[in-house]
Amino acid sequence: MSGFKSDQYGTCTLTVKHACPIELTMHIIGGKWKGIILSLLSQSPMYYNAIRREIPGITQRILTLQLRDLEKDGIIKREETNDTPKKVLYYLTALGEDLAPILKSIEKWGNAYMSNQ
Amino acid sequence: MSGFKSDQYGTCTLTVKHACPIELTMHIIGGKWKGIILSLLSQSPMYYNAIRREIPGITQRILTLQLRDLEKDGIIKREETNDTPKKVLYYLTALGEDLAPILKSIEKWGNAYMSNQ
DNA sequence: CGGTATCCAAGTCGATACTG
DNA sequence: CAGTATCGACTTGGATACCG
Repeated sequence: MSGFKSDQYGTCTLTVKHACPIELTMHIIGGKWKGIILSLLSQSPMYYNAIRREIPGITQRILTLQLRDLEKDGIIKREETNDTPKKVLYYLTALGEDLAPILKSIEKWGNAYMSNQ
Repeated sequence: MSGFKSDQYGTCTLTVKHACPIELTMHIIGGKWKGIILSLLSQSPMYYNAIRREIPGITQRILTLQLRDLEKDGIIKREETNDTPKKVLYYLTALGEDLAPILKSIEKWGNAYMSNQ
């Protein structure tokens, strides 16, 4: 359905054909850690290591990959400081902000689901 | 993070550890076609073949797999008729109904995203 | 501090053919 | 009509080590 070429560093949405808007959105926020990353950033901008500390279990490689994906898809912005060593701040774009309430409701449903078991 | 056993027919949520409610929800609705399936069923109950007709490009095997997953996770119900040949009706559970507005907003965001490109 | 490079395992989907 | 069975391919995530 999506006969696309992806590279080593995740899939660039622009090269992926998504006839369906639901499929498109799910592809953008559907990475294993993207939901948590976005819900963290929806509270405030964060530096790389701060995000990492908040997500125990994620490796550097994977965190970087997911951040790159989100950046490519226009959901977050990346900003380096001039310090040495440099720090990198991540924060939501306007597009990303629009996702926040959706993530919230997803989280709420998940919580309800869990207490239902 | 989720050290689980999955079988040939998809993953049973009950055996998967999801510390995070977002991750849990994404895992339940994150299959490639689950969003579309759920948004179809949110309009009305449908027979297997009707669903299949509405989703060109999905194979029987994959449709069945995704339906099984959704059933296992308590999102949809499966009901056979007594006809010959039998027909199978699928419809949302209460839990599934609660997902409908979320899917709607996901679809809306996806549409806004697409016109933004 | 914030990454890359390699290599590997698991998950997920698809094509195709066949069945009660 | 509504599935199963087999097999193969691609995608995604993870372990580990190293770098400017």
